[in-house]
Amino acid sequence: MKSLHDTPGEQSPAGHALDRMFELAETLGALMERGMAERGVSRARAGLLWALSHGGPMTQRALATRLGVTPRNVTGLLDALEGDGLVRREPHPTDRRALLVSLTGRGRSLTAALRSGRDEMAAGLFTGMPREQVAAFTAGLELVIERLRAAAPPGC
Amino acid sequence: MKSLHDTPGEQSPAGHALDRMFELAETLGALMERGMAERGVSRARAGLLWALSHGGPMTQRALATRLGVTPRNVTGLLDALEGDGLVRREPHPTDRRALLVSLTGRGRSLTAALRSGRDEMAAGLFTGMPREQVAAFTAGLELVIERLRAAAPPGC
DNA sequence: CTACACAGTGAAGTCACTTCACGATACCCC
DNA sequence: GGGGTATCGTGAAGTGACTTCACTGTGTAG
Repeated sequence: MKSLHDTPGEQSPAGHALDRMFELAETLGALMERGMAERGVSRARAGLLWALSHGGPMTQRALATRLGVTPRNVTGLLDALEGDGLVRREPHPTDRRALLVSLTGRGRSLTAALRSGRDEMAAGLFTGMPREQVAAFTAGLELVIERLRAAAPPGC
Repeated sequence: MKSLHDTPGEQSPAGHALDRMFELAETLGALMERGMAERGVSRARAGLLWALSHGGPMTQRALATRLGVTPRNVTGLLDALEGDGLVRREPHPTDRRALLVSLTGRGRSLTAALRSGRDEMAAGLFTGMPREQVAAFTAGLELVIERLRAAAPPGC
């Protein structure tokens, strides 16, 4: 996708910074999507795998809340993931209504690959950048994120 | 949507920064989407309006290339936008195959509203942040974006 | 035991997006 | 002028991610 936000002309430093942030968001998202597509997972599916990889085996409802989507949606995503042999649904040991979702071996190795890809990318992105500049950049990021969160009160 | 990338534990500064960038991308995207939804446009539709607002009246194919999507997709999006009275399709003055798309009055005022919302947000995001820190942050952003682009060669 | 809350899923629909095929037009070369 | 070919927009059909609503089966509190 093209830049979509390449505002030309003069604007305030803040406006310019915001534009750059949008640009970052798009570029980063696109690149990420590409990397995942190469490994055969979409963004939504990868989100599920990621959540499982971080939170361990979990109920479908837990996944839904964690991802901020409908339980029904999780069902569908899991159907696909299970079909690909990346994920396994087992009966919950104590609650017979629920299913416990966990990564299979293939699922685990895929998430590991994704993670290492991410690390590699992180390394490449900041090489040669002075340590303190990275720190300053990150600090700025965190401040901005914090303020953004403050502006987005709901269940985000 | 929840964070999705809240990697806990120790990691390199670069890895941490990357995580923050993902967080930014998501939070920013979500907030943006919310703001647009309040005004009754989706992200894709807003992209079209934005392009028109920047580039002036344009052919549908031009819009498609500019947005990086299929011409067919633009047709559909425009059908909706036209139905909402935000956009107008007129015969191209010299090329009878093509249509010239332009914003209607309502379309212009909507994009103006979106733009002012964006500016307001930009202002709120960086208030109280020392001017030079904003500059440093933006510089970091630009460097990162440049490197990202270098890693994503195709028609992006 | 009853009433109610909660887990997962079928059915149906929306939205953004794609590919393929097609009719209408523009353009270029002989 | 006439024929070949590229281009503009769009119908048809399909995908993936998402939603809401209705429903079954199960836990749980009174």
